[in-house]
Amino acid sequence: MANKNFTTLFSESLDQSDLSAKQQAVLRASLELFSQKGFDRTSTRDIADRAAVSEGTVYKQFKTKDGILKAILEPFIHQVLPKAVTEFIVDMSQSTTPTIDEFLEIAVKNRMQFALDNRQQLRILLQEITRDANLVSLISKEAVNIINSPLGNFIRKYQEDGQLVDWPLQRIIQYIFGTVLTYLLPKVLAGGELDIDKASKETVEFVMGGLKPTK
Amino acid sequence: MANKNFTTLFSESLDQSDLSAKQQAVLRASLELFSQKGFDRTSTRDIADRAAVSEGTVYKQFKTKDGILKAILEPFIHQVLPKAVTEFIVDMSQSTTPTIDEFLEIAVKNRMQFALDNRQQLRILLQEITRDANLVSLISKEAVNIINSPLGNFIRKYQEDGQLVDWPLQRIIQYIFGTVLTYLLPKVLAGGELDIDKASKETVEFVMGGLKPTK
Amino acid sequence: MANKNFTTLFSESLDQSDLSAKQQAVLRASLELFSQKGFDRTSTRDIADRAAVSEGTVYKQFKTKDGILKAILEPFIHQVLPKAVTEFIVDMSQSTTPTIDEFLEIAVKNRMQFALDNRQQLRILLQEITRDANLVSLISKEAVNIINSPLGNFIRKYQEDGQLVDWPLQRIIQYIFGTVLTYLLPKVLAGGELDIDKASKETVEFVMGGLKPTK
Amino acid sequence: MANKNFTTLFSESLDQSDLSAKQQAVLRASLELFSQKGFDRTSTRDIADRAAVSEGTVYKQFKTKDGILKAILEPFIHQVLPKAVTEFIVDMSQSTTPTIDEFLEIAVKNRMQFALDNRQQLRILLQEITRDANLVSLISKEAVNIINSPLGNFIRKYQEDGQLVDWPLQRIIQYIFGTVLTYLLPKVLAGGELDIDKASKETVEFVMGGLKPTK
DNA sequence: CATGAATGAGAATTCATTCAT
DNA sequence: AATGAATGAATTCTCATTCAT
Repeated sequence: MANKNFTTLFSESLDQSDLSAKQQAVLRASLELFSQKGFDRTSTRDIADRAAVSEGTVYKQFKTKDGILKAILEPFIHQVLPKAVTEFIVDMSQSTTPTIDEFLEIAVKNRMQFALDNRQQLRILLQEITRDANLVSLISKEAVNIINSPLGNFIRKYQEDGQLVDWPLQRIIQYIFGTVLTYLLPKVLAGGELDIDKASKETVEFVMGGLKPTK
Repeated sequence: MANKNFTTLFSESLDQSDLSAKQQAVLRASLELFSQKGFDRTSTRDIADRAAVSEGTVYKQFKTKDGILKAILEPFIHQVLPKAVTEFIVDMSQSTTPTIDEFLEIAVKNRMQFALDNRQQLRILLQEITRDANLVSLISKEAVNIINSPLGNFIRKYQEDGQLVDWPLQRIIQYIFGTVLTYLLPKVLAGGELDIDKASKETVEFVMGGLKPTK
Repeated sequence: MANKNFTTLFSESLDQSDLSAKQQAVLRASLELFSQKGFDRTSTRDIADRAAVSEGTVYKQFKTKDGILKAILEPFIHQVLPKAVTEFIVDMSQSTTPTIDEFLEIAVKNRMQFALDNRQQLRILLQEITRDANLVSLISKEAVNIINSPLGNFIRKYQEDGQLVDWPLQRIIQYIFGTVLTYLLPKVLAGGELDIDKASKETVEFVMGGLKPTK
Repeated sequence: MANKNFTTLFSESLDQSDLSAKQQAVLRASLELFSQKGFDRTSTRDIADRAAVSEGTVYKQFKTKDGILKAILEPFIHQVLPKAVTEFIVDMSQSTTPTIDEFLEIAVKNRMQFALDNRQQLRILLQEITRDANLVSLISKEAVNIINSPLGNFIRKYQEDGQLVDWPLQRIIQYIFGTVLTYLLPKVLAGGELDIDKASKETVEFVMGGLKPTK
């Protein structure tokens, strides 16, 4: 599978970027500090110190403190996130997995790994989302792409097979997303390790069977 | 049912408190502004203006800006939230609802209403949670109370009845919580109305049946 | 004559203003420093030190450093300057001076006194004028008022009397202004005392007679 | 007449200088920017951008930002200005113009042209003069040279002829200067075209005859 | 010679907090 | 209790200047 290393998406994009080593250090320091203390409680002095550069250097590339935040979040929202989704869809669509349960488990595992690999960006994104209602709708728009993607047709096949309930795609995704969230949120927010194998198995178990006893 | 008016819990607590009208105005203004712009992006000048009092008055009661945040969040976390849970549990325990589906629907509807009634506090709580990992565990501890409450025993009956899968209580609650969250989060973060009746019905439908076709 | 004390126009306006003593000190300090070193070379720290207040106090009233400049120049351009002109016109119009020479001498003396009394503001105004072309036209508009005032009619009488050349009012004023300027500019810019009596006598002597020998 | 093209004095001095093309571009860019926005409001970044060179290049030749200002003003004050005066004097002294009116008109026309050709430098000079009292006396010293030059003797002839009032030379020059200033200042500060022929004719008309009606 | 990344001192501005009235 | 002027530390941001490449 081509997308096993989401981990390095941000680091790679840094390396490939035309940013100097110091500018990359600024971004990395900002990522850590924003994630830890929040954007507002991080001063540009903090960033400069952590990146071991002068405060002037922080501003050379990014003009404003807000510019740093954008340099972190915008590629994440508009490139990393969509790219991750797209790569995922392509892989999945080519999959020959017979049952939806198997498919779902791989998919969920995959997404969980991605989320944990990008904890810091996600934490920052969550911080901003709780403060700026506009971001919610912005993200929502990106989410719609999933439904309108080949993945949609792929899932619809399972519905025709009778393996999946005949609800609107959005509703189905919503529930899976919500369940996955219960595993991810605590880890993203408070840290700690997640047993992804176990978590994805449990997720599929619940999501597919509900809370009814199996008899 | 005794707990139909969570809405006014905060307002009531304000009225009953020994706070003067101006001090109450400060709290109300802070609630609105913190919720809208976030704590760090709200200045004490903003609060004074919105509350139509002097900046000195803002400090008379609450000593520090942080004190205002605490005045909002601490009673919410330690009193409003638990109290809401407790009242809810008592009511529920006395309930004679036969099936878990009926019980769950009422419970979910109830909780959704509470969340929407307290949107602003929840938004502020979310903001702080994304910044302070400690808050996550603090809230988690409060959540444990639910499991160790009479409600726990109440739910366990359904498991014994064979109406509910035999998983640890925490896991069951986790999934219900996650599903409810998918309905609430967008409204709490971005605003908009929620058809609670429909949402709670759908939630129960999924949570109890999973994504397997009903046929 | 009512307008002998232009000197105190600024000070009076400070006293009458609702500004606190410290805020007045800020304005006074700014006036001195801007005049001495120029706006751009004066820091708000300089102002705070000279006014013996904190830097925060400098911003309490005037919001921005530019706001201080406006607080000094705008009343000067739109109130002090026009008021000085108006008062002057009223006095002059009531004058019963028979010859234009006598009239001119009083007028010139009067204006020179005013300029010296307001050296500092004028210096600041000159600084800004050399940097902002818009200010030139703004001041020009105020100047037009002189021509369209009762003073105009007053002067025209002298033209009808045959005491004054029959040129457009603007041209006449332009030349007087230019000649007065040669006495004032060095004093406003470089300091030093001006013998106003002598200067105004000489001005009239030249302006009325030109450079032709008197014989 | 040798001095018809003061215009190019600065450009020529640039061309003849041993400055590289880029260094010349720096000077030209600085001239424009200082004139437009003032020295303090022009950053070395601005200059580098306008000159299409790197910021390092700006410093290669001129060491400091102040050095650029000096590179513009010092030759202007000590060479361009005096040279212009000298050339002018030589021409004038060789003139055979019989009447002072004719002589004055040519002289004034000549000076006005020079001022307009060097608007930008003059604007910068004015800016600095309003800030630095020392510059006033420095310029004054240069002015004294005119009086102590052959031109002095030349003018004194007109006084002996009875064509010119018997005042100290300085006073006579002061008045002419002031009158010329009323035509030049608005154009130098705010821009716009000047009808030099008309302006110089009017200047002589006033200066020689004063404001007395010609009868 | 030229470049432009990097520097760090200092500038404007904000803001929580105090306190005399 | 309430006011709001005053504070000063901290913060964001600018800019002249340097220097390795």
